[in-house]
Amino acid sequence: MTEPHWLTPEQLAAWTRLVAVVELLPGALDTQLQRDADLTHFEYFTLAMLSEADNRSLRMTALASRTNATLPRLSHVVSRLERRGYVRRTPADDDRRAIIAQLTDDGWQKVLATAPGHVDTVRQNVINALDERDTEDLRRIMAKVLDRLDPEGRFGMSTGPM
Amino acid sequence: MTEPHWLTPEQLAAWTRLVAVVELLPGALDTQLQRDADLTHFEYFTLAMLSEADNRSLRMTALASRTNATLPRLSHVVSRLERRGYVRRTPADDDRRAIIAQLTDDGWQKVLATAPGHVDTVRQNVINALDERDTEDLRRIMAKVLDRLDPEGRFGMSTGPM
DNA sequence: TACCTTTGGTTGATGCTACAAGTATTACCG
DNA sequence: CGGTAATACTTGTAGCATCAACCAAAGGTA
Repeated sequence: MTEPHWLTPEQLAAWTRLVAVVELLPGALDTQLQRDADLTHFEYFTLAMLSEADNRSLRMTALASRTNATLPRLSHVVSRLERRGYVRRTPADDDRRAIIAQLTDDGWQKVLATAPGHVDTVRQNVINALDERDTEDLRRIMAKVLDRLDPEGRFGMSTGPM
Repeated sequence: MTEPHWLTPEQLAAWTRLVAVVELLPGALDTQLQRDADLTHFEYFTLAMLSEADNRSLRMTALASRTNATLPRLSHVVSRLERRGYVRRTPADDDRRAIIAQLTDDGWQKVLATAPGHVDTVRQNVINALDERDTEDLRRIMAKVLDRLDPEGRFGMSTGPM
């Protein structure tokens, strides 16, 4: 036995399965979105977060928080989305360091066109596998884990639609 | 917005939290392993799977299965690990197409040295946040999701015991 | 035998992410 | 005020993952 059983068998079983999901899920999401919309899941998620925000716009920092991303990563992604015409950057009025990212009409249309297929994939790969109790349990457990991964709550978690 | 298959608030809450975990967990694991052992989590996991196998060796295909990886990805990673002296490649006797990856003594020592700190991180970020019931629920739910992500069980953990 | 398909694995190009600087603006503090 | 620190964001680079293309061996078929 290599990894000395500092975890109980039950803990180990839960952990290995979680690791497998963490490894496989991103690929499943990216494959569908790449094929159907030429978007990575992170790009789609970024557009989706903007689409739900007031005025379909957010400061980069706030957007980074909602997408669980670092600012450098977001900056690159927004650059790509801007180049494709889905997002517009404008300086903020109140703070001249800040930049506001806003969804363009094209970006809004892109979200509308992409969401149904994406939701289908989510259902297919995750949601439909779970009954009501599973869903509640999953929410409870992921909330607890998130509290460890992000104790300060720097990364916000939207409760609105995807 | 026509959404024939949208998600209930409870499903949505579970999903967004799962997505956040999937986004944040790899970084947490990679950061610790990179800092303490100069390994990515996937590299460590690959070494760990080898260390548990008979004779500390596995065919590339079997190793890919246990690490939830594609063969191209694994091939690149094993090349790096081989270059660093942790793994050795040898042709298989029974099938001349096949390659057997075996953990070297250095690789074994690397796993021994790295495991404790890694398990600490796993506990800190996930396991310690969960009580017994959570752990059981997590295992059950991840098994169900894996069954969707990998219906054929090509990757190791889809069903069955550890 | 010859042929076609499948399996096992590697390799190279492309693209995204993480990390480390760097710039510019604002906040803090004596 | 003046100076330092902290915040907001961008950019360049290095490294890993993905995908397509490729080769070689094995299995099937006639």
